[in-house]
Amino acid sequence: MRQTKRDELVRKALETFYRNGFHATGMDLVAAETGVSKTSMYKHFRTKEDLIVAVLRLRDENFRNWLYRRMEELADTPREQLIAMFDALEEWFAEPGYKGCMFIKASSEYQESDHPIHRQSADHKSMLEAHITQLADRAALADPGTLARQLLLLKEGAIVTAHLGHTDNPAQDAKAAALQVLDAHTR
Amino acid sequence: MRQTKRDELVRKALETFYRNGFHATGMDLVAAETGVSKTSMYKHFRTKEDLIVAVLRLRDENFRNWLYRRMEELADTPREQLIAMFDALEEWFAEPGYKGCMFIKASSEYQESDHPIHRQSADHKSMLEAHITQLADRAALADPGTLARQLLLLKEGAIVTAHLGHTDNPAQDAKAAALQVLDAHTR
DNA sequence: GACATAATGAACTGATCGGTACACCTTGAT
DNA sequence: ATCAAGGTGTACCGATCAGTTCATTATGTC
Repeated sequence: MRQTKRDELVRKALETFYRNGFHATGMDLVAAETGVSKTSMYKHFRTKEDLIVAVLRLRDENFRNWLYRRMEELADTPREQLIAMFDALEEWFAEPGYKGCMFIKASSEYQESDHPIHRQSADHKSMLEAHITQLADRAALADPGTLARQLLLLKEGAIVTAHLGHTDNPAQDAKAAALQVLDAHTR
Repeated sequence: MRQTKRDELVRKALETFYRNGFHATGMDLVAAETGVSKTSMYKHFRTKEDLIVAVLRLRDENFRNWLYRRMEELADTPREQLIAMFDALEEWFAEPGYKGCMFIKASSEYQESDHPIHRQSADHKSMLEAHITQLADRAALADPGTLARQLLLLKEGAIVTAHLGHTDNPAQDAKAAALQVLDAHTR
């Protein structure tokens, strides 16, 4: 039952890393912002990178749960849920602290493809792809694998474009494109 | 004519920052890899961030020149050139040292939207958007502004997906989606 | 040959980096 | 009352960070 303190550390570290970046955030700042002593932090995690991996695991769980739930709340059929993904994204982009995708940023700061942090980020994207493919399949759409990857290209594009901030409403641009791509996969 | 040394510094610093990341690269490493003494570096640029801005300016020039030229080489009509963008991207992704988009990474490491580095990155994307919009207009396609933004969403998505590396050929997935989006904008 | 300009190497500053050492405190179960 | 587990605060380690100082060396112009 004493998992609490460790969980709190990871939860608050997530916010700090998300807001501040990985290399730009020192472990002293993490300690200060989580309220957990450096000594304890290093009892739970041997290195900073281990902590980041744990943070990404939590982020993966949170984000996928949120996105899947929101898609189901916004639409009833699998086909409509695929499109609703972009309305969910629009909500996310509108949040005050929106700072892009944590996994894209993580893989940008830890670039070697065999680095645990990079791998963890790629795994997150793979799990998303599997879920969306399954949804496209249930919607009886042609070539569900390709379709899922294409919808996710639009998603990733919208995420980084929303973060760059040079464009008004990338989520709705993506949604319109998604409708057209989805039409092309309808027999 | 003595612009040479400064140019060489910026050119080589670009490689170092691209390969290594921004925060992860110290100025001592930049000095070592460029062969320019730290003293000289700081005569040309007051701060590290000033150097990074100069690097991004060069990158913007190089990348836009390369992409526009390649699109023209690969296709004759504006419409075909829009699609050829994704073949050009595929070539880029296949290069040995491919490490994603320098501007996405820069804006991820300098997140505040009014930071000069973030601004510079957003400006690069805006200039791309203007060019692609113009091309869509010359191709007599409906709603060229929206179409351009949608094609660029696919481009950004393909860039980050290629860097994550969990997918086979994001450039061709994007190209297929682009064809469908483009069809929808054909009257 | 004198002179300004540009560049160099190397040592240095104070701050911060990731990570450790150590002595102390709190908690709950026995 | 005791004991172990988990947590704390503080000071510290050597390395590296961005940026500076300074004396020296090329370079080309007049």
